[in-house]
Amino acid sequence: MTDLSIGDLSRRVAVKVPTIRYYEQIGLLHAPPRTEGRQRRYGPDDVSRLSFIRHARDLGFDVEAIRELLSLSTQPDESCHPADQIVLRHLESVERRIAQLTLLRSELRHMLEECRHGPMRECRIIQVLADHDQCRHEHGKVS
Amino acid sequence: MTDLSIGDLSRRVAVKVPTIRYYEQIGLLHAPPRTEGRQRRYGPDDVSRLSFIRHARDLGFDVEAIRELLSLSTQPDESCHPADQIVLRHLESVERRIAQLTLLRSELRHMLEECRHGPMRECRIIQVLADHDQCRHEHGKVS
DNA sequence: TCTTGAACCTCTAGTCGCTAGAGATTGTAG
DNA sequence: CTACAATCTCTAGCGACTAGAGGTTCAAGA
Repeated sequence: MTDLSIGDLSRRVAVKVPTIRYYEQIGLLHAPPRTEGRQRRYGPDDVSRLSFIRHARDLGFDVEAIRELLSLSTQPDESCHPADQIVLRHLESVERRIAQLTLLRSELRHMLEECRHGPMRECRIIQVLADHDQCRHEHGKVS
Repeated sequence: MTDLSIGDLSRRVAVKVPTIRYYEQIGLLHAPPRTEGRQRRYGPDDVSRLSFIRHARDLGFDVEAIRELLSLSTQPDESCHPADQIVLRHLESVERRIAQLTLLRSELRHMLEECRHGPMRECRIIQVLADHDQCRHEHGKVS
């Protein structure tokens, strides 16, 4: 009744089956007990833990951060400052990313505005790429 | 005089040496002539082509898009509409990304505001992760 | 001309967070 | 009991590089 197959867990938490196995492999999820035929069977704690992981992934935390958050969450008497710090660090990286992308967006919009829709040889888009000095400003790597 | 080693090219265009070799391997750059000792020697056209690639990468275009842009740029009499479309497509994906990240940022800010900086057991950060229904709204994958 | 050592060469593997597929086994409904 | 869906393990692939091993070549100074 309480025991779920990996497919049940997958549907309940909306995490794909191979992803669940992957999380086990990298140690985010504990290896669950198995049936006689070596199939995984999960209990309620696994559902909670996987939900936690999924929500954290949705919020863009990387696996290392999630590992720390999970481990912190098992120490209810400690200060939550370290968890705070992890979130703050992530927020800052999101903000940096937004700043980069905003710059990028304005560059791309500018390129499109400049485009006269004529033949390629007059195309500002190609020109800007070929000769970057035409460009208004520098920006960091986007990656 | 006009022939550059891979290191010279690297410094001139600010693209790392292994990256240049990688671009050759995936067919973004032509395989250049070699010295007797099998070292690569580049000419001015290679400098231009690699600059083009670098600028496009800085603008966040992926290799496939760059491949198309490079090939379009060699057809000066054709309409620049296809190039236009590539830029537009990219702009739209940047805009989607910004929208996602902006949502994310507000979630993370909210989490930090809610945090009372007490013990972990009262930490809203951990609670929100463990029980996502506390969360104000859904958002797409960030990846 | 010789020597040194920086720069070059190829090849493989690792990054991150999965995803896809092959080929074999197991669980379960009818 | 029989299908067949679901599960299993294992390996490889994605994108755009990056790192490192182990070997070779180039060019400047003595």
